[in-house]
Amino acid sequence: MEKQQEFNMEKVFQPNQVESRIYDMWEHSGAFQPVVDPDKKPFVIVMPPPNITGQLHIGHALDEMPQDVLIRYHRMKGDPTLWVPGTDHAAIATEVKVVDALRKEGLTKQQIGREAFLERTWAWKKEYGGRIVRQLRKLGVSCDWTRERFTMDEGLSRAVRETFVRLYEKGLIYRGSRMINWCPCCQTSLSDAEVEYEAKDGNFWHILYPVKETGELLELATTRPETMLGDTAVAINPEDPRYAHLHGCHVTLPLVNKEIPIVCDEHADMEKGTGVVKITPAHDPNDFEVGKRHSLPMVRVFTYDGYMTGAKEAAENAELIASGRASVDEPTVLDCGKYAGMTTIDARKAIVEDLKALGLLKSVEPLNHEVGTCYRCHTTVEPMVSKQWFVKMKPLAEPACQVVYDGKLRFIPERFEKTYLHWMENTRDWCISRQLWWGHRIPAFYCDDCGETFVTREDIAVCPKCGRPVHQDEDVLDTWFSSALWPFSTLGWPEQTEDFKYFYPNTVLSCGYDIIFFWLARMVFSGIEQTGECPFEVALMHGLVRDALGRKMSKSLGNGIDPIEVIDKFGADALRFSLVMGVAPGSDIRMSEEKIESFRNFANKIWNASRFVLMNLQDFEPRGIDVSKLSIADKWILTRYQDTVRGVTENLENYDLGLAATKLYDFVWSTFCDWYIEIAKQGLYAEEGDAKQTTQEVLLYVLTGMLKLLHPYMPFITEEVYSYLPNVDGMLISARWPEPKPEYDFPAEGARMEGVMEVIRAVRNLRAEMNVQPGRRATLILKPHEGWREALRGAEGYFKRLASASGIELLDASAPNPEKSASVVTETCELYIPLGELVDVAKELKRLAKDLKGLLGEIARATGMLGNPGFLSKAPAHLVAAEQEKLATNKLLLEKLRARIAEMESLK
RNA sequence: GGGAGCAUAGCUCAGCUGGGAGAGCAUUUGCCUUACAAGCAAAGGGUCACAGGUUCGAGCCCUGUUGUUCCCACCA
Repeated sequence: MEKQQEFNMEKVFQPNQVESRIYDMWEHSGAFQPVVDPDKKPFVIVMPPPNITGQLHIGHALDEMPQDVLIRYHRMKGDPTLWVPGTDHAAIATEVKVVDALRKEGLTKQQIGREAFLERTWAWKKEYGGRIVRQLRKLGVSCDWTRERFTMDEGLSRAVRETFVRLYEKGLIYRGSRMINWCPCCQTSLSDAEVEYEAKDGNFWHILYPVKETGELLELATTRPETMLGDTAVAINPEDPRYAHLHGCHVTLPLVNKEIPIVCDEHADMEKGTGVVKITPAHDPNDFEVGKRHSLPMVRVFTYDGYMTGAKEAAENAELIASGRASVDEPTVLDCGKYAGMTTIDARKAIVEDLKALGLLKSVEPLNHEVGTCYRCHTTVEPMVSKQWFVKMKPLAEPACQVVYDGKLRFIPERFEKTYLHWMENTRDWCISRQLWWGHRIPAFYCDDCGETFVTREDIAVCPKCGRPVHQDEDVLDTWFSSALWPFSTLGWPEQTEDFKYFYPNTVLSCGYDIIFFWLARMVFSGIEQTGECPFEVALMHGLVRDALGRKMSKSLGNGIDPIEVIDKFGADALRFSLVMGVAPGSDIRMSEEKIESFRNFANKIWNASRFVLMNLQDFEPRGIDVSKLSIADKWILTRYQDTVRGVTENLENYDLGLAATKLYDFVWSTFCDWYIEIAKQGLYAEEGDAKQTTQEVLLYVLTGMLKLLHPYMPFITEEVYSYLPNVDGMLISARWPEPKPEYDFPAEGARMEGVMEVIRAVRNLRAEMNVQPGRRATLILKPHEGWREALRGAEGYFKRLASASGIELLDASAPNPEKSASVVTETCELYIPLGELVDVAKELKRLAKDLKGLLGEIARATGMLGNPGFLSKAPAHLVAAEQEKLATNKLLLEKLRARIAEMESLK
């Protein structure tokens, strides 16, 4: 048996000595590449691409786990299985980092120019982009690295361009001046999804605007007084009786001294404040709509970097308008005079002071309200009217909802379907242009001369219409525009590649619920629009990792768990298991080192159980299990194992990964290690040959299967142990998933063994209560209930080994009871342990009284149920029968227990 | 303002189609028993948030209440 490597198996499993070796072996053997079989339906997942800026954090680990478990399971099942990895260029996140690096050298991106900046960013990508994929390997992810992609690869860029052009040609992408979210810090527009709302303390300033016609002072309230310079109207509700006399009147805008109209609009809510609202179409999304309805002029008073506009900006704007290059839907720019050049924050203070001086500030009311902030830098976003590119959402959203209505896309857990649909049904047009350099440049070209716009698959240098030079749009696309294509762009689309044809649509998409809008939703509508098919069948959602106190992990709190550190300390398998066991789909999980440590212990348990089995296979020649030779315990463990295979397989098919893991943990530790291994020693150390051989067969069979079931969760340790097993012929453990059909199923013997185990537990319990040292062996005297004599007789060895018994003695029911015994009535027998002077009659009586109470409770419960006509007539027959049987046995046990109590009483 | 999740042992959480309340950690007790002290054996500990309802039967289904977390939304 040269296969069995000598027991260099240490007493303690040392993951860091095997993990990288095993990973390299997997990767180089091509084990992660799918075996294409046109007759089989493939199982496909594309990995959510981590940002190239990123370092592996615990959130990534959680993200990969469900995917790797499913991928490994399906690979073992024999499905052609593909897991596509890759990274995301992360336009804004990366650009910010490179700009930061430049700043440290005293440079700005404008100084070095676009080309040099991109060169630097590519270099940066080369340096750091590899880091995260190396770190991913430490987790044991079994993705196909030969198919690794990057969102700015040539192929993927082509997919982006093709998509853009197609959408443009269909009128689903347009350019226009719209209200957008502007981050004054990142200096770019943001999509609605990129705005995070945070509660901030502010004020509600009540301001008075004089009415020109009547001379009265109209009170209105605002949270943003600095925008008032850009007011072009004041709105009242047409139904509001308080202001009916003001219809058609005007107010004089304080500070600016400009006359602006009072308009009637539904937007003015009679219930809110004074029912009067100032209208700043260029700086408020609502007011923008009101402005459109009433054809109000738009006046911009902020610069794009957060200052009040002045003469310079106003002049530039005037020139633009004069030259005819500004479109009609763009705002004019105001010279804010004394406020020009102030930051918007300073301007607010100054304006409030000036209003106060004029007696036009009625009151100030503190107010806590939700303010939009940039999801990257958390700067308050400024609503601005700006010329940007948009994706028209309505026509795309409709079919993306339909696939969910039709059940073609299923969310797990189901509740996220609502989250998704609510967003998809209400989403507004998607602003996709970003004022950045790093990313896919918008393929739009403008003629310098005739002003025509061309959106093309290939770059152009001259205007196809007038032949004059053109210039390309300066902006790049939202990074999520390219990730939206990930399920098919990674497979070669728009080319009809073999990969695309075979592996698309994908099977499962797994990601955190926090990116449903950013990513998942956009993949769905993009996939449907570009390929005609929903890009995946199942959306498996997971939650966020929190610390032991339930807080988000963050650098500033210092409560993060570094997965690399944890892997070095406890092993990747322990980390992996801690991220899935007992975790319900979609729920957040709390993570702590203690938790991971406990799974390190589990890994070690697996290791030692394997070591035990292997130690006892030294002179073993596998011949296969001979059913006729199996002991009751063998049949029991085989049955329990078979249940586990069935259960785990079913759970995995239903995406209940946490439940499957719990089952495995329980089976390995409580069932296999705590019971069967102990029992197996009986057979292994037996002189007689058959028992030993049979036990070896069973141990090997169950261990092998168990390792396979564990493999998707704990790939390293299982692969390592597997390599030591006899008869594996150098195969990888992933070669085959255990068949869930009942290969060995002995329910009757299994139940008998459970009965024996109950007696063993009772003995241990009694001895522990009486503080009997393990070394002190005692004879067990058993009075079997009907039908249990044989089973108990055959279990003598188990009692010896597991219950510190020196032997057992079986009595007839009529025989007198042994004196001075601790005793208990179990479901299989009456048990007596004659321990002479150790037996304390009073204590015994107390314990028996407790048993009696429990038994009486049980009987009362069953009697109640069976006395209920409703239960008898409506409950399933097998449940009624079971209750009847239980009641009968319990009544019998009651009789015996009472007799025993009487006997003890007499000894007092 | 709308929506969702959660509320089960001291702590963190499972509990899958309704049928006698579970695990890990922590605590207590006894054990270095020839796979494992990162271990073994045992014990204590729960009105399953509250109130109704449906049902023969509810931790689970329905309604409401309270507390808590999160998401969405243009509350000027």
